[in-house]
Amino acid sequence: MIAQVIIDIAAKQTDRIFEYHIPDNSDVEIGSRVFAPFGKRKLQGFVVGISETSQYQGKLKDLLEVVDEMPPLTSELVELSENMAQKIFAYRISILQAMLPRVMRANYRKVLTPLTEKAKKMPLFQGDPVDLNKLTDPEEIAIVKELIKTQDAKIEYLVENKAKNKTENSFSLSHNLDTYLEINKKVRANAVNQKKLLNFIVENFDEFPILQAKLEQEIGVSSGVLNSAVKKGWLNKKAVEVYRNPLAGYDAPEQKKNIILNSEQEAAFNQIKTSIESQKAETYLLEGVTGSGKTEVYLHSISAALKKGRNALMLVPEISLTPQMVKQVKARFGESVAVLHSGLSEGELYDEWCRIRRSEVKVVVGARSAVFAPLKNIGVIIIDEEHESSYKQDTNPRYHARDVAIWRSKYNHCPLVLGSATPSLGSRARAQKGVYTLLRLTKRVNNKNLPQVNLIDLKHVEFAGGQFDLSVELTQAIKDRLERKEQVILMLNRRGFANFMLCRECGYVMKCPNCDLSLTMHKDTGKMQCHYCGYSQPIPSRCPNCQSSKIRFLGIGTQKVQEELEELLPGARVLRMDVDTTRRKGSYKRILEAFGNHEADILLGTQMIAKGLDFPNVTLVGVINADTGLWLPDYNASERTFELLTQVAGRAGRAEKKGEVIIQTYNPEHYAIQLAQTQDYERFYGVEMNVRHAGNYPPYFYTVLISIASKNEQNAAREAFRIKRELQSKLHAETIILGPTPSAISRLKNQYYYQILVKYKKEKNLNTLLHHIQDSAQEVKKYGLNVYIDNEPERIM
DNA sequence: AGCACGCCGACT
DNA sequence: GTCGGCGTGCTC
Repeated sequence: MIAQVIIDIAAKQTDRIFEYHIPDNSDVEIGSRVFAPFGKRKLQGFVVGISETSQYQGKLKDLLEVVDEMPPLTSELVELSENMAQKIFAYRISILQAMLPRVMRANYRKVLTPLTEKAKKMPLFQGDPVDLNKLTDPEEIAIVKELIKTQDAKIEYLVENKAKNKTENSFSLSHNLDTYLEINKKVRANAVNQKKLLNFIVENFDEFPILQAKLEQEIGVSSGVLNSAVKKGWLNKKAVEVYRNPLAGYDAPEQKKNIILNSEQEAAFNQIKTSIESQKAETYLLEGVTGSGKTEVYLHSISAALKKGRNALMLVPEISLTPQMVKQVKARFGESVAVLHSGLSEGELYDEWCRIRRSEVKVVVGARSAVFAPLKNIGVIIIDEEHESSYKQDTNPRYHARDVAIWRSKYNHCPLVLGSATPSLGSRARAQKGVYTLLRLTKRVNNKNLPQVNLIDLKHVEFAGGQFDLSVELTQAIKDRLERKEQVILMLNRRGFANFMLCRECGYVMKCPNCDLSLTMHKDTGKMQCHYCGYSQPIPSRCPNCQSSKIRFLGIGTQKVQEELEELLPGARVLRMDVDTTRRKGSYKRILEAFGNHEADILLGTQMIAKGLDFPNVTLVGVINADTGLWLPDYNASERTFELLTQVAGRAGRAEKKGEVIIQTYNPEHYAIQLAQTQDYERFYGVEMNVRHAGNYPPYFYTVLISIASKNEQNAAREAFRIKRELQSKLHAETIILGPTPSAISRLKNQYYYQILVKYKKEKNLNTLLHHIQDSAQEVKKYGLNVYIDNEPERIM
């Protein structure tokens, strides 16, 4: 039999099938991860097909090894990868890699092994083979060359599997109870630990086998005692596989009873249920105001799928995979839930993934990449907060989880539920056209009113304190809550202290040497930092350009607001939550728990606090500056701003107490901000659709963004114009080609970026043409040019 | 990707 | 003569 293999090299020339002979004794299936000889190397690959015959003229090589017990890819995923490769301008191998946990990427090594006694004794080896990729000393390289020439050593190519199941020692008993009683009598009285062990064995005879850690803890003995017991023949030691448990820190969830749905929820759920039961691949758009109980509809849908003997896949944005959210799902579905997100270590992620692959779970909850979970027999797929741009991966492979989910819903004959309070314009438009089925939840559960939202015009307002950041009104509102022992959430979508340094003498602005961005001042670390590439340098006390001491730090960030709050409201306890304070594992959870326990009065954060948080004691939400994203040169800047404000407003007054929202802005007349005030999604949709129509933007047009990057600006520009000419000559006249223009941030990590935006309604040949451009991109790569193609980009800056 | 092969100029 | 630079083509 012959295996069709995709080899682990992401390149144009290898982006195809290579065939191998399957050795008789090996168990190769579609989806198997294999090691195979490739040239003189050994590489990892994935089996995407099996056939009887081959067209290949030469002699087929044998596969070397099947890596995993069970093929990591289901046949569904293999098929999906083929389909995606045609659509998103990524190599098949890159897509296959993206589907699996990172630890399944192979390690490659090239080592020199000594062959003769003479070579083995050389100091170079020290008993072990030498890693040639780590060898830098020219003298040693010369020795190595000589050894190969004289055949005293040879080069070996190794491929290694990093994915390891964690094992723990487990101890079982080798005798019956009476024997242990007998042994116990004979043991000397001063052998205290052995006595302890034997007593434990006698008393807990039926509990065995027991894991080492538990045994040591229960008896209070060290591993030495256990090992000598093994030597004496009292115990048997065996390594057993255990799962790394990412939820070890969570409290045991109480099983919650099913909550009764209100009539709107019931109506929505019934439609979804019908599709689940009749196994229909229908896409629903569940549009529900914040607090309307979308989550409850999701949970009912998952239950309905499980009742039918099927499984459920639920995607949530990374940011809302908070302990709160995970707990809720775990409380309902207990041990049959697997959770996948970036907060897990590689090992934990791999173990959760294994549980899914082995069909040990029924429900998968996870962020974007969980859309590739190897879950079989899916009965419903749910995407919460479907408008979130994080569902689109902005590096290769540039897939959108929603598109993948639609494909999987068709494959599994199950419904897909897209839920949001502020659906993406594209999805809402598709619902309008009947491509999706629109389900609306207009009432908040318990018939609670939406919080009161007030706009504050920063152009005509009195500021509290000496800075122009916090208005008197907002400050007073915060004071009121503090007096009433209620809590406040404040959002400022910008971290750091001040976002640029300006010299008042010469006008110098401190910029990143690698990027076209100003450096942000971080007071706590005493550094000027680039938020893109991570470059940092100490805060200057004089202008680096003219040595003047008249330097100013302008613009606000979360750090500065924190300082101001502490000054204006002495005694107020402020927790800051942004990338800087949540970098360490578990700190996210710790901050939220502290705030939940009312260890702080104010939670101040960037947009990461806008989503999913549910604190009943929060009665005031303040937006320090609503304009940070409004004027970005992106066609969806208004949509983003509306979404963000609506979401953050939803954090106020979630329980009995009435909520209030205060939004500070310099653009109170802007429709995105005005409609966020009334939280009127439907009207925003209407207005924004007109804007998009007038500007020929999605969802009226499809878009493709081509970015060209190079260290040399002229080379990037030249290639960009060449691509534009190629596009122009082959596309319809109605198709709009914008650019090339330098990207909004024209230089990042020392690369200059130029971009071309193609807007089209119908282009039959575009796909072929873009593939051609992608192929020629491979050729210009050696001149330091990188070309990226992004289908339906979320950001075009 | 990374290796071999082949062609060319430079140097013991 | 032979060493090492780079361009080209191939890997089942």
